[in-house]
Amino acid sequence: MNYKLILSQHGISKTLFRTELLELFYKSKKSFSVEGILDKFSNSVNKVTIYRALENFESKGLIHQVPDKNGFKKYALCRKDECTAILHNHNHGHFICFKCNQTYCLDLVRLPKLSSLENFHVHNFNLTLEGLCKSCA
Amino acid sequence: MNYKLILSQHGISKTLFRTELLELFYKSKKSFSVEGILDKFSNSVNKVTIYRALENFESKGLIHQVPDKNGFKKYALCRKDECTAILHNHNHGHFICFKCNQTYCLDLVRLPKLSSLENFHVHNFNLTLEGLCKSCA
DNA sequence: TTTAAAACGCAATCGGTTTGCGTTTATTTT
DNA sequence: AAAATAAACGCAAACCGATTGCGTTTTAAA
Repeated sequence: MNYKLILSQHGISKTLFRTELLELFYKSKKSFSVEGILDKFSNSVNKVTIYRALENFESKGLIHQVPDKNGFKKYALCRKDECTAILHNHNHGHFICFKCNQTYCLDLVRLPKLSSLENFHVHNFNLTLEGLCKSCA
Repeated sequence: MNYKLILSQHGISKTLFRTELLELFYKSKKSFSVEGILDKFSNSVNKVTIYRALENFESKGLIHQVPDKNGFKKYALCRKDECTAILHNHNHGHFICFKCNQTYCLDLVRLPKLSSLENFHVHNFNLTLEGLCKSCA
């Protein structure tokens, strides 16, 4: 996987950190908080740099924010063609593990029928499941 | 509706503020943030008092936290018998209006079938719909 | 190679929330 | 009803994740 190419294609400068950060997202296939990224980089990067990189990646359609039990900002890789710099369109749910606190992206889901929906014009939805993931069960 | 009785039944002191706060939740049927409550009481109450009252109401099973677009703490009344002091069990979704930012509680929903769920043991879920509510559409 | 733009680190700040503590109000006990 | 205990309150300060300002370094464009 050519991470520098991906960065270029999204108009992001190919710095060492941002290249390795993108690689981290691709290889681990997990979601990360700022603190988690800081750990992965052994505190060799400034927190602010991480915040700004994440913010930038998100605005360019590379990553998207995922829910977190503790209210932290957390991000995961966007799926191919699900998002662009113009529009994030995540019609998939998320699963948060009680034990390891990891947030997983789920496959696409169909909007469930809700009996009380006649009063609302629904544009999009977020579905978060909670429980135990395979490795924690 | 006897609000003082409800407070008593839940082991909460019947102070003027807490009585009126409970009344606010019952009568408005909306969700409130600390800031929203502060507004309703024309800043006559200390913020900390609100935080502590909400925390207390929640721990006694009277209200539950609802999602908010801006990450603020926000609460809505619990449904009859859906919650107790021991366990909050909200198997209903929420709707957040783009325009007025109000969070509405929806009727119960059935968990949608997800194809990727064989790797997860799902205990509970949160569903948040977004769009325009009737009065904003 | 020069010039402009983006990314970085450090320090300071912001803002919602939480904590400590002494005072007031409510509840329980005598 | 009075005294004793417990809960709620207000103020100030602290907390902590996130943001902003600014001068420096790195990357991209001319």
